[in-house]
Amino acid sequence: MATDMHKKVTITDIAERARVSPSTVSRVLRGSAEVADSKREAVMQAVEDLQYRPNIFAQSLASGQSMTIGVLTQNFGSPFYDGILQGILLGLDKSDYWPMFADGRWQPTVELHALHSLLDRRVDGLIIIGGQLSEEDLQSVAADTPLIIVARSTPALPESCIYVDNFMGGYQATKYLIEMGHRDIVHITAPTINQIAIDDVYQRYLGYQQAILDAGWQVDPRLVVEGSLQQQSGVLAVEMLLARGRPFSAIFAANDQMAFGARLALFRRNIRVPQDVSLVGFDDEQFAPYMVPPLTTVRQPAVEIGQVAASTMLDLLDGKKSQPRVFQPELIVRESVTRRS
Amino acid sequence: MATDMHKKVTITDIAERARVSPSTVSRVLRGSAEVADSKREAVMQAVEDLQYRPNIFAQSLASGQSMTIGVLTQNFGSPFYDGILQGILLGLDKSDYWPMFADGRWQPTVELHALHSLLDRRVDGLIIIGGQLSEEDLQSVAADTPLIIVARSTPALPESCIYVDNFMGGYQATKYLIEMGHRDIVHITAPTINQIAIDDVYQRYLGYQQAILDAGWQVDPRLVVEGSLQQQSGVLAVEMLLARGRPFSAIFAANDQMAFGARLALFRRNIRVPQDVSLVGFDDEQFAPYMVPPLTTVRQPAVEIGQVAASTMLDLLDGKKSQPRVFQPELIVRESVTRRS
DNA sequence: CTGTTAGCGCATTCAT
DNA sequence: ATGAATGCGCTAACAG
Repeated sequence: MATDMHKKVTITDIAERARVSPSTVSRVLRGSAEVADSKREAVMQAVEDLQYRPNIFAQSLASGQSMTIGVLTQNFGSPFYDGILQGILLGLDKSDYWPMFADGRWQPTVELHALHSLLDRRVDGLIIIGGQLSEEDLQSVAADTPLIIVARSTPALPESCIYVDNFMGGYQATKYLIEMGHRDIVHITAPTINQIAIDDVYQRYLGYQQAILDAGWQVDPRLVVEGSLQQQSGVLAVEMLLARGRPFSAIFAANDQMAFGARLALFRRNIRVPQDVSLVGFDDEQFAPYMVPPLTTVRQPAVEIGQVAASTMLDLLDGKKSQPRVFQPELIVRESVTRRS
Repeated sequence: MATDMHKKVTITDIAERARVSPSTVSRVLRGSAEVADSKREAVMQAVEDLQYRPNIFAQSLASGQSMTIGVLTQNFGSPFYDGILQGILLGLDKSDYWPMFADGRWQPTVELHALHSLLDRRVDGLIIIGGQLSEEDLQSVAADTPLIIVARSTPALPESCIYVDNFMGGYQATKYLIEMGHRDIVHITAPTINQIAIDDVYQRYLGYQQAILDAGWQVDPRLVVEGSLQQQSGVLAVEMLLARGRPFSAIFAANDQMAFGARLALFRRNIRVPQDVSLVGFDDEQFAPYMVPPLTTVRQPAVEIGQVAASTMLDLLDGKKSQPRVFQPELIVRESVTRRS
């Protein structure tokens, strides 16, 4: 039969059926000690016969482990974050651990609440993706729960971090545009939320800035606009730029979503991409290769990052020391950029 | 202090500090019985002082409830399913329940395994999104766990279903194209996976068919192609159509992703949208409004569906009887369709 | 209203 | 190697 009844078959039941003590049953089930082959088999048989399923709560209560890993994300539904979640799911797949998701929604209050819920559920480990928790909070959490911080570099806990070198990504994207002959390069960045800039995005901005400085130019503040990371803000950003009147031949958006918005705004104005304006995004979202024309962007290996986060967590729980891990982003060249004529 | 230590403060500790018995503490904490105001306050105070956090496992073990709801999805990362998950998250937000996600990945084996994991974790209720579990399996699950089935109509358990009328969606999309003067309308549908057609998608096809029949025409098999629901398959579908040589003036893809693929293929062939070929998708994904030109599509209220699923589940757990719920999809008209000249 | 007494199902000593 | 005993932290049924 495919699905069983999950009746209240307990370890005692199989103990009786297998004519051994409950402790022995526990031992063979969890392999915590040697057991005579005959008894072992008898137990296995009983387990099979009675379709026994251990009660996780009893296990957890007795052992102190929940076999569960808390995952705190910030934006359920965002392609990049979801990619990481997927990776975590994959990375945990073969293990005995189970992920427990929570969404901070980029709101400090919500995030803190979610964190506490996770902690209340006694997760054995915690993977925090992005977010705005203070370093003190993170440290105090790390003090008694294995912690891994993804997509955010945290100076106070360097060895717990797994992230992408966003500075380099921004630098590469901008440098590529420069090499393609562009000089008046717009950057659409993200605003400061609650006084705190989203670090990732800020790093991309710094990369942009550095590339321009390295070319021997100055950053023109009129070419930098702020969006909200949402598509719509890309539309507005372009409107604003156009209104500003400062000419430009290329746009580097801090994420693909805003690049898509920008694309639409340009379309509405009958400004051709890439003939009139070249466009570069960041993230290499699923849709990026299908934009018309396909979007040049910077890939962050989200799924892989998630997998690494998961396996690093498993190592941690296994007693191994964790290593910081920085991923290098990769420029994906597609047709949305052309050499400036 | 923002984050607490989660030390082993037990109910006994606060009992002592508040000079009452553990049972009384339990009573005030869970409001299961009247308690003298003085004692209640003393308890609250102690809870506050000691930063007490109940141990969920002990609670669950003793009460038999896990305060957790299992959510079985099929494709973490797919926009529609993720929208539902978001809705569930929202719907559960204010409650004391917590969602526990699992991904069946459209693979029967994986799905069954995920189901069991969820059941093993003693979820109090189960929300199954899509999937291919047999009706028997579903029934046997429903026998001892409150169950809600989303995005899939299941004859055997009508009252547990929440889904979208995909037939109507397909019908509307096709009818709209017909009204716009199109006659040679392509449909990109999805293949039969593991011998089982994805019901949703099949319903859309039936809607397409019906609309054509209602117009007094016949369905031309040369105008129907199969994709895999992925973007890339939309590209291939268009290539195939073009190779086939049968003229057409519009394409209705069973989901937006394939529509995006189709769009790209047309772009590569220098076939203009909508001047040469009109295009309609299904799902109204995040990017649909940002396609160039913006995609006409059919909206399924994913987030709302998720919310309804969650609150229906809460009602169920509350003893209320559940009602089946069918959502009507909505045609979203954008610029990817034009009247046929 | 409140304290006492039993478990919930399992892991883990401790003896043997 | 294995059984008996104890406790994880909390809820609930039982007396008062």
